[in-house]
Amino acid sequence: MGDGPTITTIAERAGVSIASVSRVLNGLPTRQETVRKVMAAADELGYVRNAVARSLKSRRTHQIAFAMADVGNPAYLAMLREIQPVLKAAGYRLVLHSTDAVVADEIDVLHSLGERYVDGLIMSPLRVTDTHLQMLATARAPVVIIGSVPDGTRVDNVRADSRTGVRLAVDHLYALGRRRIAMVNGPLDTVPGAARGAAYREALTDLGLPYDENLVQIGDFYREEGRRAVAELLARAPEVDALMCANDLIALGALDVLRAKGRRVPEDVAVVGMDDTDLAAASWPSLTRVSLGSAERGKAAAELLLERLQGDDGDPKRVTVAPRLAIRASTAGPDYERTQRKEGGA
Amino acid sequence: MGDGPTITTIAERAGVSIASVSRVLNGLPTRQETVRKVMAAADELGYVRNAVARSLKSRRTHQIAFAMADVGNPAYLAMLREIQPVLKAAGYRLVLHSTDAVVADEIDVLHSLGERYVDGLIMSPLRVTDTHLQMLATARAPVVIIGSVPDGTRVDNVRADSRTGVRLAVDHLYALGRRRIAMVNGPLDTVPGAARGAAYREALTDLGLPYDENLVQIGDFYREEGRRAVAELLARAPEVDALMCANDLIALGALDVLRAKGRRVPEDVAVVGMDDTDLAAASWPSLTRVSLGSAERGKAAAELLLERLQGDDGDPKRVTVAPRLAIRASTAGPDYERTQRKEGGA
DNA sequence: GCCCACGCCGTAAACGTTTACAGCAGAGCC
DNA sequence: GGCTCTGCTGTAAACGTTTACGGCGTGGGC
Repeated sequence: MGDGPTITTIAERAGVSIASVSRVLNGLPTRQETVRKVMAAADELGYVRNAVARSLKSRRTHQIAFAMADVGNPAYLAMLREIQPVLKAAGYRLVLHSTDAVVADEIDVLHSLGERYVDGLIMSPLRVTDTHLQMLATARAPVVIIGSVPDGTRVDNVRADSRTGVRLAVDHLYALGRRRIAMVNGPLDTVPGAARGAAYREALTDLGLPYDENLVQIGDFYREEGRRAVAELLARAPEVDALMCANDLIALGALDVLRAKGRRVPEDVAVVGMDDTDLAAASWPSLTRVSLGSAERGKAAAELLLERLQGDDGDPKRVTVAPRLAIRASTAGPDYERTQRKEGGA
Repeated sequence: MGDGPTITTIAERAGVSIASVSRVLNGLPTRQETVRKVMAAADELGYVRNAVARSLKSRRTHQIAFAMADVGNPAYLAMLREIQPVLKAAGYRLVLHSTDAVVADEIDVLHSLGERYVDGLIMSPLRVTDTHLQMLATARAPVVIIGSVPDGTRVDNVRADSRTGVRLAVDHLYALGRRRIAMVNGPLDTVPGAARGAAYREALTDLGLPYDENLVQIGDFYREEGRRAVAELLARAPEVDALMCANDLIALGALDVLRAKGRRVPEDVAVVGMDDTDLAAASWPSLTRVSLGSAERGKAAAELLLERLQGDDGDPKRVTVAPRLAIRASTAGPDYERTQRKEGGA
């Protein structure tokens, strides 16, 4: 592999100083003849600039880190998919961190900003602890958080609005004539679990429907857990005519159970999911669900960070992304698809 | 944000030389008293080692690049998911490149190895051109290719075996008593398309079944295209009793069309997919499919690369990952699930 | 013909580490 | 007490760039 040519090698071969070589390579004003010689030497030697040395001197790495809990999670993937091209277009490389949902790992990532191997960080933490806040306050590079942070935290952040999301879904079910709308939620001690639970209750109240504890079932955000939860719920409250599921996987579990019990979807029970899984479109019946705009959040976060890197040092910004309801067969029935396609809907 | 403490700051505060600081930080033998002073100073200042300067001197970045065509593609995602923890455990960071299926971008990535911002590269190219081969031969860092390369190419590579994969699927369908087994393929000028088409023909021949051109339909590797292709196929050859689909998305499209036409799956038509999408398990009926071991390939690639980085400079290695058939409802019927779960199968 | 201005270029310092080498103090030996 | 040996430590160079600064040569104005 050899030991690659450096600016010095080129200088010798071209018979000029390393300063001239550097100037030529950076397009600074130089005599035509010198440019020619340097370029020729560089070409012949197959020179490529050493990014590390350049970073050391210029204090810019042209790298940005994205830290998320789990590469496998479709919501993060949707973010990644949007972040990548934005950064690439701006000339930045993407360094990926998977924290495996371990808080200590997230703290590690924040700490490692001090190593200065990246110019900035986009992070989507599970939950925000005091240590997070402390480290954010003293971070050695700009950070954008995807998720909610306590009011007053001095950090740019991009958040979803699951409250409005739940509201959209419940209103939709109500409009379809459903009145026994149950909620299948994840753990209440998680940020999304708590928010979605509260929003559900609020939405019912605003619609003038009673809040019935029997219609609320807590499980976890996985398909198998969803099955268990929905089975219990149906045993306890067989009269439900709609399920508001706190995420897509729970909703898939719900479909499994309903099918096994011979309940038709949506005729007997309508089902709504939530999140940004592409599983929702693959299932049968395809799943109506509230998208929380992971893709948009990723994009917004990347753009916020780029602004900071271009020198913006104003007050922290907050962006909230609106949720969207995608109506599919699990509430609208199998015919929805034909209409959708006629209308050119996505 | 301040301008972070350096080894010099620490040296001053601790009243020692920078060499001593460096030695302490690297755990080289040092007098106890000095260690104490340096550690104290480092703690008080909140010192973190500058990774860039360290890399410049040590010629190691502790970063590895992974280049793939598209972040959204589940097969690459499966690789990524396995690569990440392997690298992390070995103390490497992951730099992600998405080449958008553009050959020039892949070449760019290979070229940029010269910048020395990573210690090695894992790449999963669409197709391997002469330029690829040329650049690989002169690459300035170890590279592992996920995919096939021409015999004799001096590069480590990890490949799938879609030929055997198709064989597994066709044999399975045959064993179920199916004799009119059709193939829905992607474009024949892609590497996978060609290989899978040939393998299908070969498998039929070996089973003593005739190869009937009417039973082969070419589309593209997308769901919508799959729908179109299967609709055409069914119109032309209504008697088919099994569909071998060249990927999962095509298979999902097939399910859509069969359902719309009132053909039962698997009673009337059995369907097999191929690839590593997690959509296959979400669909209804859940999809029997051949996994090409993307996850295993990713893991193997990461491990090969790590070996190289530990100084192995032996001959290029080739790893072939065996495909696996996952039998689900689209061939085994809705009861498969109960048995699966009883058996504790994945 | 002299001087000044200007355009290019080379020298050298700096970025923050690691590490070869030399120096120095103390211990042990005679 | 002088010598050597050992164990730490400091000085300085190096990694490959970028860039401030000063010098030199040329051209133009008087």
